[in-house]
Amino acid sequence: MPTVTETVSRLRRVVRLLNRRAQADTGAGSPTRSQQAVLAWLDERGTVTPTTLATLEQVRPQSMSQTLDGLERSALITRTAHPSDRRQVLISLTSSGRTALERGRRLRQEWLENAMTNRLSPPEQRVLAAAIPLLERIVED
Amino acid sequence: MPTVTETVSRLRRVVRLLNRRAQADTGAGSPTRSQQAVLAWLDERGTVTPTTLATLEQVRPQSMSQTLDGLERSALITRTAHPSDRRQVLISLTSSGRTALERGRRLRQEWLENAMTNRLSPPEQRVLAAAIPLLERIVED
DNA sequence: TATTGTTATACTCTATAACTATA
DNA sequence: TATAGTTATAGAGTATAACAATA
Repeated sequence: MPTVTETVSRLRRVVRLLNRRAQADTGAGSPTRSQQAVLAWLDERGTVTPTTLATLEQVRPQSMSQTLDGLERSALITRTAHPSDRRQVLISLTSSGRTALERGRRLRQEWLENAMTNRLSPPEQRVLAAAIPLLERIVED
Repeated sequence: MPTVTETVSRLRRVVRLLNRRAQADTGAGSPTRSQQAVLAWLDERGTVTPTTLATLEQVRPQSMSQTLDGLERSALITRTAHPSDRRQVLISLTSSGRTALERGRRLRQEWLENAMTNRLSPPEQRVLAAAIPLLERIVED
């Protein structure tokens, strides 16, 4: 059996490679990965504030501002003032945003879904699926 | 049981978060993650060329050049001419490079090793360890 | 011509610091 | 003062294009 140190070392490497591969799959013109993640949250939660999005994505509010700038420039979201507390800004998905979300989802997941189904047997797929909640627990705050 | 699409979606997210966390763990002054990876290859393989390192790390030779620039500036590697084929450059670890490698290895692995041992039970650790070769197969060329 | 490597440039992602507006 | 958000700036990581030197 591998040592924890060895497991961690290999995990770190494979995470780096997977992450890079995912990045490369950003089709030209379609939303970036960070943008895609925001679109997905908006789809799930409806209208939310930048601070909430920053918390959900585990990034600083300043970083989220920049992601939102890009999305606004592409007209995939709108920023509107909060009706009662004017410090707050409400972020909503536009209809182009929804279209882009669905298109992006399809494009981005393709290679990984293909790799999973073509390179892993069904029992292996189950092992991988079982490991995902464990990885999620590790990255929890 | 989760669908492949759902598994992939969660895997993509957790890879993104793990990767970011790993990045944040770069101690100031110590080698960056890409640099650390190169130092590890040099430790394992001895003297190699930039092209070989680029292949091992699955990056473009131009990207590797930049990583090597940083390592050379910090005096962690040396570039020497190949004795017979003068197109080639040989990269070697300096003694500071070896020291930095060992220090970095210790620092960088810490949080993930701690998270694995503190947040996962021994059987869960085994599930995660079993999933790693599967992830490696997915990122293979 | 092909191979090895580099320089120039640009983009994504994220961070910290400093600021404005509102509560 | 505290909170919500933004702008300015920087650094890591990677890419493509164009180039030089050598085979």
